Amino acid sequence: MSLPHAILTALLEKPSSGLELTRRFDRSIGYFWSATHQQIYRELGKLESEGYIRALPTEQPTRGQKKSYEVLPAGRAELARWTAAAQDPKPPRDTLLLRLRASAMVGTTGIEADLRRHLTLHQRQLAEYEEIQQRDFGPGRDTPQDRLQHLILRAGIDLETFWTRWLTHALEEFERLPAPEGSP
Amino acid sequence: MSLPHAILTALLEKPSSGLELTRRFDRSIGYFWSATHQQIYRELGKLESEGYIRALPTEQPTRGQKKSYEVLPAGRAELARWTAAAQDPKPPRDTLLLRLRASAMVGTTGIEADLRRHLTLHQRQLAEYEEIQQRDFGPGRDTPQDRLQHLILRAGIDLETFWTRWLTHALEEFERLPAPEGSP
DNA sequence: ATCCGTTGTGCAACTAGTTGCAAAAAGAGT
DNA sequence: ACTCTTTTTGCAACTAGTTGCACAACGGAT
Repeated sequence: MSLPHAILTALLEKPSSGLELTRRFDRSIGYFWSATHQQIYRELGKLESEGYIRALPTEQPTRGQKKSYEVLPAGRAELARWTAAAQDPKPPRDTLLLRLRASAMVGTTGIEADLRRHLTLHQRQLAEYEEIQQRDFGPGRDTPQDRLQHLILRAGIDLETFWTRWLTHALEEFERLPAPEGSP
Repeated sequence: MSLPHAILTALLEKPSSGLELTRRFDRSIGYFWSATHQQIYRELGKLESEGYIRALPTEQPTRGQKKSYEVLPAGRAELARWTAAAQDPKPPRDTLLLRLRASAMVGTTGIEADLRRHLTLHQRQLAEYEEIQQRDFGPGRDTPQDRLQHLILRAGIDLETFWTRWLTHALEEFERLPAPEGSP
């Protein structure tokens, strides 16, 4: 129930076409809400038919032709409503932890390499976030909007920091572990 | 693609009926992979028909009758395969961060209360984890299995710690923010 | 002119998870 | 014996996300 609201947010930040949205979902917004272009187009159609957004008047309504959308007042209202409404955090779904638990039953053979891979992925993501922080949040940027954005970015940074630390610790633990139960 | 493997893991830890599994998914396993009883029954049927598990011989194969399952060798093998296979971490989907970003566009009215609510929820979860740590991971428990389980628990603890810290920080930030843009 | 890769839009089918409801058995109370 | 509740199992319909592919326009290269 969040994709439409993610799109409304993105369109409020800047009216865009489907493809532009897709690109932005690969960067900033996608860092905590990813979506494919098919999802986005489908949802744009739905949002338009519900009167939350409208296509910018650019004539050509044919296929393969760029079409930009902007948010209508009804869309902004719906977004405000949704933002303010209470929502329970949904239980995390983490495959890696699940696999680790499985490996306690069937042996740790093979999983260590993937832990290492995840570690570098998280380190890379962390570096990317820190670069953004350096670039976009120097001193001076201090409007309420900037502070909110920075707050969000810091969540990303802290999360990735947690993962890199935890994975490092996990790998150290593995060193100390006896040979995998699968191959004694 | 992970629910069947979560179930296999749970059944390896201890053969169980659908309802028992459901209860365990509400506690330990559900901390990082939740599932409803309907999902579980459906998946049990599938796993049985694929030859990964079998019902323990308890006669009565009728409805409303308790039926326990155990993992067959093929199931264990499949679980081992899946555990060792590389998997990309999937991009996080976090509604709260999304709402915060939306609130930078439509105003922060209303969201603060929910941040506070989330904070207490995370604090509660953290307390629960720490209790488990105290209870189940005192000194002495030091088999490879124990260490893996503890590692997983620590991920939970650190994650909840991150959220409580970040939410606390966010709420402090809100104090310093001017009156919500939605109501000036 | 026409072929060809790129940009941009979109449909359809599939997979996974959620919600709502119901039916069979077992035990408890009267 | 009989209803009534609880336990346990399950079906069916819905929602959200994923995968695979197709089709139109545009801009350059031959």
